[in-house]
Amino acid sequence: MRNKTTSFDIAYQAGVSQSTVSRALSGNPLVSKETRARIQAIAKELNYKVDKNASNLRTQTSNTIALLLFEDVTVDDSNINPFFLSMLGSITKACAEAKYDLLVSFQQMNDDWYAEYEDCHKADGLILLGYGDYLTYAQKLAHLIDQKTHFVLWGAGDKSLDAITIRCDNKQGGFAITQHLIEQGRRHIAFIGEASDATPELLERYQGYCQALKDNGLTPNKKLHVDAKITELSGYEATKELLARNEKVDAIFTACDLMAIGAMRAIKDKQLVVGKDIAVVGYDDISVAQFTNPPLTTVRQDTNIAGQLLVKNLIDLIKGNDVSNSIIEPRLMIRQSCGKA
Amino acid sequence: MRNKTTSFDIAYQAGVSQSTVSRALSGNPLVSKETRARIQAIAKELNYKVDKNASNLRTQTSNTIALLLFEDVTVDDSNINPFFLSMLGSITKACAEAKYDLLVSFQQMNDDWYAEYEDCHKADGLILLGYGDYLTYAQKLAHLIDQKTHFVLWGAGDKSLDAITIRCDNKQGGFAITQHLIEQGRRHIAFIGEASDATPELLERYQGYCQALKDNGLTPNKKLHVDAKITELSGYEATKELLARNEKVDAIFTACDLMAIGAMRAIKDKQLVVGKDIAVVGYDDISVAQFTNPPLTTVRQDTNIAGQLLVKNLIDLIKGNDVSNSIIEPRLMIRQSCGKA
DNA sequence: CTGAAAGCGCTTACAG
DNA sequence: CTGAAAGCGCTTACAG
Repeated sequence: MRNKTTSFDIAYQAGVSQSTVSRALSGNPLVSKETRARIQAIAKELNYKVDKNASNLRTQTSNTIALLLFEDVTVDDSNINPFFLSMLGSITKACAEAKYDLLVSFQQMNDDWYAEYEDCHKADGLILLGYGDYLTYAQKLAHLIDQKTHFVLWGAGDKSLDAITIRCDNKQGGFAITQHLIEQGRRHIAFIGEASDATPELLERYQGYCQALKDNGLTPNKKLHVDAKITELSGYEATKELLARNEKVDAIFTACDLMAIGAMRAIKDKQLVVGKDIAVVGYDDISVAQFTNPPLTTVRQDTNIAGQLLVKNLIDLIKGNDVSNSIIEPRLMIRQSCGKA
Repeated sequence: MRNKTTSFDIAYQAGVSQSTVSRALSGNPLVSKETRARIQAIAKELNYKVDKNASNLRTQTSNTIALLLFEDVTVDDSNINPFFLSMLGSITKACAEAKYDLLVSFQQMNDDWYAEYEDCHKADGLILLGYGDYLTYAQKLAHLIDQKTHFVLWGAGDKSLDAITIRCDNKQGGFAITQHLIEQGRRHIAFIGEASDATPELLERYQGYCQALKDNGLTPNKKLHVDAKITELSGYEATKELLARNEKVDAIFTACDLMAIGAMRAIKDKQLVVGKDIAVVGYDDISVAQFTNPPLTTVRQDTNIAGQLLVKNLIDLIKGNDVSNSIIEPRLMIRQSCGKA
């Protein structure tokens, strides 16, 4: 539609060659000061911007990072986990600071996802957030590695996988919050959430939980463990099932905050008091956690730091710098849902 | 690094010309069935993807939408308003469904923002979310229009501006929630939030508030109006100031939920009971609202619908279809903070 | 310090 | 139905 301004137009007006315009605008030091100034002035006046498709095609880069967000397909059509949304915000900021564009995409677990981006030359690298079944996921990752795609991973990640991971020390987090419950005098602590190889992050939290129990002379009780998906509703249903088992329960560690909110609702439905009859603790520290009733004791995974690290490490990877995995310290956020005043 | 597969490689293997490969893969109906099938098989085997930089350069399109998110620069470095985050989630989904890529960007209010995207041929159109001072913003918009940039706007937008806007009926929302407070027996209803031409959305909510008061024989009282920024902290401070004025206050309508959370905190600090001594209502229905203590009565702006409309209208605009403004119905979410049990 | 020219990988008239 | 060729708008060796 509109007549596009190109570097040739600028060159014509400035009375120089198009090559010189390109050099002047890209900051090539060979160009003389006056020439550069003149060209910049004209470019500004004509509202000229370098065509990224052309320059990217030429240089075979994109200055773009793609964020691939996987939500478990079993999850309903509702909202994205606020934890990821918060991460998304932090990643957006970090990309802006690093002068990279951010392409955001939701993915289902189809066969093609790993190829969609870098191979399209739309992104120089990938940030991967979330996954359905980790076992399936790991295979896709292996494929990405085969293709020498640049990517970094949040959360999961395994020793056998040669991929850069930024993760929370989930075992430590699970240990610390369970230890805290025990110190509050709780002895019959349930765990809600899937703890299997398909969900390594939750599994690690579970392992931390078991460790804390054992260190305190307590034995993990299978009957106090109920699987659940990463949703409020699933946490609610799992807790209902738990409470129907007629086992003694005085605390529940839910593997994430979303489930914890559901757990609290299930407890209230039973006319029990959260924090008194049953302590509830979660994981993530989503923004809602401080406003639940009672406010939720949980483990914070700092999304600001995580986002910055994901972006920084990915850019280092793209640039060929040395990069290593990063571990984020979990941080206990003691509020009232665990019985502490 | 890796040897990139191009359409010439496919052509060579298939024993056809590169043109035919391009046609086959782009769905051009001229290509014969067998040829197409053969080419597709080879492309899949070689994991070939069309280079978007090249095809976009050639066709002068991008199949990409850019989301520009403006946060008021006066806002601290904290988190993005969850309302926008939720919108971002919904827009991401809608773009994925429409097969558009989404480029996300945070913007400060610098001179160049309007030119950054479409002119770079990285995006076919823009979605604009948030703004600092609307008056400054409107000038930039005028410039965008001059440049015939395709864009849609959330929230604000004025009759004089020839831009497609998707917005909530803020006046109606402000009216309805104020009316509700009055029906609950509240008579001394304060308004917290800036209500000026610089913040048209909030101004409309304020106008709805005034209208409801007048319709019920009440007079808006200047002393019950305190300006505030769109943050929890600012809502907290504005409410402290309000309560220090020693005017009778039995309800507060804060112009957004973030402020409402701050307002509730300020009320509690004064040893007053939210929902009893002072009713509090907000606007937006961010996900936190249902978990505050007490749960916050507010006006929902449906971000799912909003995101879908923004994307749909923008795509129509890009395609040259007729597009008109959309108005989203505000929806009262009655919870306990307004005194209703 | 500057210019002429090649080429990044596609799409699409044009010719057959 | 298919191929040869031009060209999208840049960047960057190469030559001066």
